[in-house]
Amino acid sequence: MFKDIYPRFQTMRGYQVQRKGGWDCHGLPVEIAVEQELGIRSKAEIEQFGIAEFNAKCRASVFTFLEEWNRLTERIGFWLDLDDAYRTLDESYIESVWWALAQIHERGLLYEGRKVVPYCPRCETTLSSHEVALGYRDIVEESVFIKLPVLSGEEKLLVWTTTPWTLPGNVAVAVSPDATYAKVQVGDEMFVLAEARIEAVLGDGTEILERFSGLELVEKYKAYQGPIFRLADREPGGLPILADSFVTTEDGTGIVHLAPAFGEDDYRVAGAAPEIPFDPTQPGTLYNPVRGDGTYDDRVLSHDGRSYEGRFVKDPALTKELIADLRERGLLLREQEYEHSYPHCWRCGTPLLYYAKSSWYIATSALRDELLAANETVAWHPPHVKHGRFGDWLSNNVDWALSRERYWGTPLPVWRCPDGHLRVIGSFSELADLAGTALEDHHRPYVDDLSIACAEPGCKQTMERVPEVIDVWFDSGAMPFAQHHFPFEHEDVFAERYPADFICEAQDQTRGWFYSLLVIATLLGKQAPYKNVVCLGLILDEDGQKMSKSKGNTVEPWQVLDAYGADAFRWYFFTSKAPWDGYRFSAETIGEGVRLFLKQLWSTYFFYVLYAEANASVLGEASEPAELTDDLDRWALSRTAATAQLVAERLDAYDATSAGRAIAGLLDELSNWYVRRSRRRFWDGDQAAFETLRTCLLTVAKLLAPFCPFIADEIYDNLDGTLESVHLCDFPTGELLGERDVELEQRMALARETVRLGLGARGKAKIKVRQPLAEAIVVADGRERAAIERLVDVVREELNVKRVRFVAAAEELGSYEVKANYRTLGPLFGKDMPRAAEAIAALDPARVASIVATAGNEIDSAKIGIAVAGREHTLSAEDVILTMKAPEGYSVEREGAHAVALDLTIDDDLRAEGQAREIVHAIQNARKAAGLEVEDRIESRLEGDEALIEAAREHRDYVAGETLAVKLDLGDDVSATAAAMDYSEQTEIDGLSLSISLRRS
RNA sequence: GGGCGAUUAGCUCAGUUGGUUAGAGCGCCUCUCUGAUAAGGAGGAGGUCCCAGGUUCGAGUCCUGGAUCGCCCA
Repeated sequence: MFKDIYPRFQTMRGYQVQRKGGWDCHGLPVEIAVEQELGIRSKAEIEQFGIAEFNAKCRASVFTFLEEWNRLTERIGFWLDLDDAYRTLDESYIESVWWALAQIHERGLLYEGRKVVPYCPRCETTLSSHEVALGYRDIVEESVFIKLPVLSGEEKLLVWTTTPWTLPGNVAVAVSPDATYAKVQVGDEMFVLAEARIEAVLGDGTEILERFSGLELVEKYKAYQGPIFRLADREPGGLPILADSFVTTEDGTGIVHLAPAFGEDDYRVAGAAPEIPFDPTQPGTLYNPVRGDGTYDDRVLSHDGRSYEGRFVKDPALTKELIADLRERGLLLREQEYEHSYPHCWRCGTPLLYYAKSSWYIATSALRDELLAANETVAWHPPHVKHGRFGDWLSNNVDWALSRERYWGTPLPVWRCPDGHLRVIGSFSELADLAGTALEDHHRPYVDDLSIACAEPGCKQTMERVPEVIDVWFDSGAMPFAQHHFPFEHEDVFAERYPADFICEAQDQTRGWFYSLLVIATLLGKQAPYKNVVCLGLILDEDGQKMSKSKGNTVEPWQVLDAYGADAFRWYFFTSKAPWDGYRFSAETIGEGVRLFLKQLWSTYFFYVLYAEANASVLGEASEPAELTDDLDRWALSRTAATAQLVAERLDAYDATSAGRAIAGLLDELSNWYVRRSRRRFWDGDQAAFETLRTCLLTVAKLLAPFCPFIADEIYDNLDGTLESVHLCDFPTGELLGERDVELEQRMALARETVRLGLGARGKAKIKVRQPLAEAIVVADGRERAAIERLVDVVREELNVKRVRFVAAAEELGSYEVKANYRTLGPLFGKDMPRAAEAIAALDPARVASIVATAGNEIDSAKIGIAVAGREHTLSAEDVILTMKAPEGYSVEREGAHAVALDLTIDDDLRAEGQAREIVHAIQNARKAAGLEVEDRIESRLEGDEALIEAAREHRDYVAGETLAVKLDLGDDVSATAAAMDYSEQTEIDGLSLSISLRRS
C-alpha cells in the first residue's frame, strides 16, 4: 500500500507515473513448492523426474500464484498495469540479464571461485540466507582448547574452537593485531594467549612472564607445528601465524585456528596471506578434506594411523574420537560443553556445514567505495537505515555469490571449454550465431544442450555451458532495465524512467532488493537506481509476535478486506503509526479507524447530500457563486487550505502518517464544528454554506484519494464528477483555495477554547445547555478580547446565554498565582534556579499581573526585579507565568490565563424558555419515533403539567416553527379533542409530566 | 556473539531544541448535547515514561550499562 500511495499522490500533482507491474518468477521457493507438490525431496529425484518437466511445473506454479496476487492487488486498490507487467521468466527479461552479466564480465568482475557457504550435506546444496534463518536451533556441543607448540621455542599457543571437526582443515592460526598477548607459566608449560582471556581460560593467579601485541607475537614466533591432525598428504612442519582484525579477545583465547574450507573469515584471511598456498581464484589450491556429503575423505587419519574416511563430521561420536585423538597427541588442554544456536537444514534437520564450494562470483567488494558513494545520493525513510543497517552492510561488502546449483532460474550464460577458456554470452543472437541453433526457451535444460567452439587461438575444443543458474536476486536487481528489454530495445523509455523516484519494501530487503538494485546499477556504471527508499517495518500479531504459518497467528488479508473494506485496511496502515516501526496488527484497531474516521467522513458527506437534495430547487436557481462573508465559512476554507498544504508537504516527504492524521484532524473540525454550527443555515438553504461545505468535502476527497481511493472517488463522483475520477484531479494546494486567513484561524481557536471553558463551567454547575442563562463572563485582555468579540455570536449560541460580558482583569473572577518560567530563567540562574522560582512565587500576583498586562511585548517597561544569590534580574513578561486560582463559590472554568464564568441565576423567563426548548426536543424525539421524514409537517397536541403548557404557550411560535407544526394545540384547547392523532407518548421534563400527540399534516 | 530498531495509561499510539502538573483515542464510570452521526462535549478512575547509574539548576527526551521484544547478520 505504501507502494501505491506516493505514485497516486504524484500523479495528482501532475507527474506521469508508469504503473508497470512486475513479478519475480524464479527461485528456490518455487522449486520447493513444486517439490512438495510432487512429493520429492532431493536433486537426484528432480533429475530423475526430468529438468524440462520440473521447470514446466515451476512455470505453471508461478502462474497460479500470480493469479492470486492479481486479485489481491486489485482488491486493495493498488493501481498497477497488470496486463503490461514484466516477468523475470520472460525471454526478453532473461536476455537483458545476460547482457548485464556479459558487461560485468567485460569489466573483469565475474569470476569462478570458492567461498564458504551454508550447505546442507544431505541435500547437497547451498542454502540461501533466509533458508538458514529458518533453521536455527539451540544445541550443546563439545568445544576444545588445544595447545599448539610454536615452531621454535618452548611456548604453546592456546586455541579454542567449537568445531573440532574443522581442525583437519587447519592451515594457520590468527591473532588480533592490536590486542595484548601474554606468555604465561602453568606448571612446566608455557602458554601464549590474549591477556584478557587468561583468567577465564587458566584461572586466577596465573604468572605472566611477558606481554606483547598481536603483531609482535607474529613477529616473535612466525609459525607453529602443524598439521594438527595426522593427514595422509601432509608432512609435519611449520604453519603460519597471521594477524587480522576479525579476531577478538571476547571469548576463547584470542587466538583462532583457520580452516579456509569451513569458515568465511578463515577463507578470506587465508586467501589473502601469501604464506599460504591458497588462492581463491585458483581452483585446487584450497585444502579441504571433507567431501560434499559431509564425510571425511581418505586423508584424515587418527594418531595411530586409522582412517576417518566416510565419517560424518557432525556426528557426536566422531567428535569424541577426535577429542581423544587430540589428547593422545598431547595437544588437548581441555574440553568444554558449549551451548549455542546453530543452523540446521529447515527441510531435513541436518546440521549445516559452512563449506567452501566452487561458485561464480561478482567482485562487488572491488566497488565498495562506489557503492557507498551511490548510497549517499539516496534519501532513506527512516534516515537511520542509510548509515545504519544498509550503510553497514555496504561497508562490509563481500563478493556476490551468484551461482546456484539449481534448475528454475536464469541460466548463467557462461560457456567453458575443458581448458578453462570462457565465453560469456550477452545476447540470444550471439548464442544462436555461435551454436548454430536459435532457442525458443533459454531456460534449462534446453540451453544446456547448446555447445560452441572455443575461439581461443590454438584451442580447438568445444565449450559447454556451466550447469548453474543465477541467484534470483540478480533478476530482481536487473529490473530497471530488464523490464524494458534494454539495451536491445526501448532505449528511450529506459533513459526517461531511470532512476526511480522511490522504492518501497520491508526492512528485511536490506540485503535483498535494496542491495541488488544498487549493486547492479553500480556494476553497470550507472547512478543509484532510486532516489528515495521507504523502508517498512514488519507486521506482528496482537501480541507482538512475528506472524508465521507455523505459529498459526497469521491474519488472512481477504478476511480483513471482507470485514472492513480496502479503504479501512489502507487507512490503518497509513495512519496508525510510523510504518518503519512495524505494526501490531489487530482487526480491532482497523475497526476503530473505521468508526473514528470513515464513518465521520461518510456522515458529514451524507449530511450535505441530504440537505442539498432537500434544497435542490433553491440551490438550482443560484446562477452566481455566493459571496463568502461568513466567518465560519472562511474559517472552514482556511483550515482546509492549511491542511491541503500540509498534506502535500508531508506526502512529498514520504510521510503518509502525518499527512493522513492531518486529514483526520480537518475532518473532525469540519464535522464537529463547522457542520454542527451551521446546521440551521443548511436547513434554510443558505447557498454560501452549501458551497463552502461542498468545496471542503471535495478537497477532502482529493486529499484522501491516495489514501482511501474508493470512498474518495465515490464522494467526488457524486459531488462533482466533472472528471471521470477523483484520481485524475489535480491535488489541492493552498493556492487553489485562495489566501489562508491565519488570523481568523487563531480567533476561531480562541472562541472554541472559550466555548470549551464555558461548557465546562456549565458541567460543574450541572445546568444543561438547553437551559438559557443570562450571562457569561469571559476573561480576556487586549487582543484576545477583540478576537473573541468578533465571534461573540458563536460563543453566545454555543453556551446558550443571552449576553457575553468581557472583563479585562481576572481579579473579578479569582486571583492569580505567579510562577517562574523555567525555560527563560533556567539558563540565567543555573543552580540557583530553585531559589529564583521561590522568590517569584513570593511576589504579589496582582502587581505582576497588572504590570505584565500593560507591558505587552515591551520587556523594558516591566519593573519587577528579583535578587538571588547576589544577582539582580529585572523580570520580563516572558519570565513569569500567571495562572488563576479558583475562588470559593463561583462556577468558573479556567485554563492558563483564560476563564469563563456563568451567571447561574435562572428567572421565570429563562426557565420558561428552557422548558420550551425541552419541549421542542421532546417533540423532535416523538417525530423521530413516529417515523416521520425530516421535512414532514405535523399537527400536534400537548397536554400535561400547566407550567409546561404555559411555557409552550409563551413560546408558541418557536415551538411550532422548530417542530414544523402547522397546528399546535395546547392543554384543553377545544379543537384538541376533535383531532385523531397517529402517535402519542408520555414524557417528563424537569419532573413535570407532558403528553405529546402528533400526526402528519 | 555483533549491528539496527523498539519499550510511555488496561489496549493502540503522540510527545518539538532538555523546562513548570507527561498527552490523545479506544475501553470503563458519571453527567451532557443532538432531526447528519452506532457520533460529539464535560468530568472521573487509570502512569515506577522497561531497569540502574551518570550529565544538568532541571531528563520521558542526552550519555553509559543492563533487561525484554523484533529484525538483520554470525
